[in-house]
Amino acid sequence: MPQPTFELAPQYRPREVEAPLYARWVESGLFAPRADGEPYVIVMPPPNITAVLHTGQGLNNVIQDVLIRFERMRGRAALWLPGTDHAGIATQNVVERLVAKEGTTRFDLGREKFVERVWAFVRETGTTILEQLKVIGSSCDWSRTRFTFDEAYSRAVREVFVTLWEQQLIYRGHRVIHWCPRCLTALSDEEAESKEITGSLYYIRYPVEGGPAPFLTVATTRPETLLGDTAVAVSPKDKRHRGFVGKTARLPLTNLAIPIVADDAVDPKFGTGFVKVTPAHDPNDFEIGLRHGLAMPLVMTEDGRMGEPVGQSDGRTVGPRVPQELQGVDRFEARKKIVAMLKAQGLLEKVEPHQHAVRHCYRCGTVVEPRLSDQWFVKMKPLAEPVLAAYRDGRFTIVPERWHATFEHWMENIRDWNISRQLWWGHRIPVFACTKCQHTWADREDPKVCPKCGGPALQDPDVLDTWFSSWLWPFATLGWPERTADLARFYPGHTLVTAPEILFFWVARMLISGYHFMDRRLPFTTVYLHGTVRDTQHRKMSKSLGNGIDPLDVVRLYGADALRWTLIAGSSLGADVILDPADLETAFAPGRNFANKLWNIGRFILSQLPERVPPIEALDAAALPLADRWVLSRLQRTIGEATAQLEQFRLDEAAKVCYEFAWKELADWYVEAVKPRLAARGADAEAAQAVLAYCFDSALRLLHPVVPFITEELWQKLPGRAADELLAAATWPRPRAELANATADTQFARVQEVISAIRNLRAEYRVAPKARIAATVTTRNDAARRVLLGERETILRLAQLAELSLDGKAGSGDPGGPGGHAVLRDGSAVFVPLGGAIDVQQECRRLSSEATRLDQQLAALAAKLTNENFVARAPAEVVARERDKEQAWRNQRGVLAEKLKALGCS
RNA sequence: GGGCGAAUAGCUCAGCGGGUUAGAGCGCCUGCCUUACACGCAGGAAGUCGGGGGUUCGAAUCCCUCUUCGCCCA
Repeated sequence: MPQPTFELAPQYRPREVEAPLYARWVESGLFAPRADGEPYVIVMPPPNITAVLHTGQGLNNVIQDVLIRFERMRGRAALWLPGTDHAGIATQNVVERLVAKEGTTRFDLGREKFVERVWAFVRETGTTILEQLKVIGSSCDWSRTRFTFDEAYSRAVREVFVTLWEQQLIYRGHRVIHWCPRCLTALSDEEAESKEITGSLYYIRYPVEGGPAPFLTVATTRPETLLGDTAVAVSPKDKRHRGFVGKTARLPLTNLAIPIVADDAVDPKFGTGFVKVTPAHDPNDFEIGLRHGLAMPLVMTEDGRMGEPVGQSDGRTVGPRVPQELQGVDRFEARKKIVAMLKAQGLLEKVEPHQHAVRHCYRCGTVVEPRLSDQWFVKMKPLAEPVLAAYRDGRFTIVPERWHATFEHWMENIRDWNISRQLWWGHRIPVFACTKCQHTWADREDPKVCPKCGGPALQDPDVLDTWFSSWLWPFATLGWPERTADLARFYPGHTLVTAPEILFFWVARMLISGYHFMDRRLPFTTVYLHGTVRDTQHRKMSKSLGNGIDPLDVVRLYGADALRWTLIAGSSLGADVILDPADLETAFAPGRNFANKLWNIGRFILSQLPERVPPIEALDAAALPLADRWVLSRLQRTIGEATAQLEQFRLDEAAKVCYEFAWKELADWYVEAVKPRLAARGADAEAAQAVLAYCFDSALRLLHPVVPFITEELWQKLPGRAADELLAAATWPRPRAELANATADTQFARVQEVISAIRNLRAEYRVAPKARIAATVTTRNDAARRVLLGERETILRLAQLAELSLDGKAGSGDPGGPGGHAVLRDGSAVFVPLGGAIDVQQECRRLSSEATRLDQQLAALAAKLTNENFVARAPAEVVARERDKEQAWRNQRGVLAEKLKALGCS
């Protein structure tokens, strides 16, 4: 037979195959849902329009791609809908920085010009991240790509706003909200992230008129806000301070008179029990202010400097609140100054280190300033309640389950949603006010005049929270409010894959809007929350820390499949992925190594296959050699396992069982066992070819969702492939019950055990790798001996033997002479004569330690089996199993004893 | 302060509806360029399953508690 020729490179070169394959997939149209079949829908969490791909998004998208490719191969009409988010604050920030480089500001440009500028930027760079998703293999239906600021999408946003307005679920709220002094906008509760900070607790004396003491002492973390104090409060239950209530305190620095009130909101255990009340700069104080009819003066400008906003008049403010020397001073600078001033006046009692949570802007990290203002809110409770009920009814599930409590807690305690943002980039709030009659209304169209009096209509200057558009994603992307064919076919969808950080921001709200606007139909049945990608110090990867991994670097170095494999196989459901940004080679070795292994398995198998390979059905399975029956059986098990694991979102487990089959079972055992048969040609070789072709084809199918490129590339080369056939569109393997074969499994396991035992002895005694030696296997079990006889050639080859005797005599049958010994699980004995190479002492030590180990295990087992409680209470099958085990171990121990005796070990 | 989670081989993690001789990948050690693959092959070492207590015939797995570390909410 001629030597097989290898046309493929010995190493897989992903860069040569990935882009052309991706282009072929796109051209074939297979990423669009097929016309028939049950739909399966995933909507992609839309990345920010300005984003570039990071590893977290890589993980997010690879998970989605595995699921969508799996269901596509299973015949579902699979739709993975991609798109981007206009990301109000983030995008505005990016363009503002751009404009700043040109030496100008958005205020210089004016609103219209600035928004134009953002659009230009978006048009220029807006597809960057989507292009990057293609590089990692994402099989999205690009023809359905959406953007939250598209014209059609914007109509949906407006429709939702106006509908909620009509349903009286949107209202104008005058209250203390989170304000970012850098972004100059209000934020929702979710956008103001709290972080633990070690700050200071300042104890400040306020003079008291006619009270039980000349001073009272308040404790505060934000001394600068005292300029806005309009009261001091104590708990009505606080006996210590009862005499102060109703008296008047004097505000330090400005000497303004403020009342001392009693209020239940005060925690008598905090600080001194006296609390300064700043209604315009603290949400709790605001509530106190309402209850006591207090004035609510702002003492900071929008950009976080001390000062009274122009035009502020609540009619109750007396005197200047911000002293001249503090006007225009930054709030943190002012804090220092005020503390110094208090100290100078002897009004600072003490300063203590204090741990507390401080809210920060989720976009720029600036400390958020609580600030009284007018904003638009959505009434959330009535919207959330039915969704919570649906969740409790099991109408959708969250995996992993541990998020259950977090989700329920948020839904139960849901608060109204501040949806107005003082930005320019976003959906303009469609609320109009008549400057003549003050009538205020929401409108689906841009009105020319007031519908009531015909006066001029003025639109609210603010825009909507970005999340107010993305919460409509599952149906607005399908054309809602139009009744499109897509909407009818692809809503509701199935799986939502995202990170837990946006469970509230986005996921909960999508469920709410879906339920409310889509006839109580929830947008998906499963929420899959995956982990976070972290560095070796378990810090989240981030641009600012510089500990990120650019997924495109990984693709360039090791290929998209190496990236995908490492991410998928390396993290179980919902678990974090730890990768070392300083050592990409090691971090992505599992993926790279596996891809290369697959390549080489393919390289070998392809070199062995003729033009035409008979289909597996053409073979008489029962007549095949044991190795064939075994590998075919293992494949059926792998198909079943992989499918079941994917159905349960256990992508890592699915990947691993396929890995195990391809690498360990197919390559390490079957391919090695079958090489002589292939070389010999004839009917035996043809059967082996058919088995190889079928097993490899199936393995490629099973692995395709995780490593799509290399599997496609190899699959294309299999014999009998039609020119337009694509693995990405091929069918998912089904287990063939007739090929599952438990007998073959146990029989071949016995062959493997013999080979491993001999290899072990060879290594133990440093037998030269090329030396062909002899071995004797002695077994009492006739059936076992017949199996070994049948696989004699395999054993000879894989254990590098010159001869193998299969001794049928009872007992250990020590053939005599120096050699290495091993005892198998069933008590079969292996002997390798090694002549002078053997050191009897060493052999005695080896076998004795083996005997000791067995003795210990037997002792533990005996204790168990003589325990009446165990025998009486444990299930019969467990007891039976333990008895079988004891029998086998005794057997092994007996053979071992004979060997020790024969060797003359003491 | 409240809630959730994690702690298993040097590293990263599986296993945790109780019964296995506790597994994998990477790393490490030994030997091999065996004509598919050294990104490989063969063999090997390595774990008192965070500490303590309990339930049980039996606990890495269930319960309590402590310690350390994350995350979320006040």
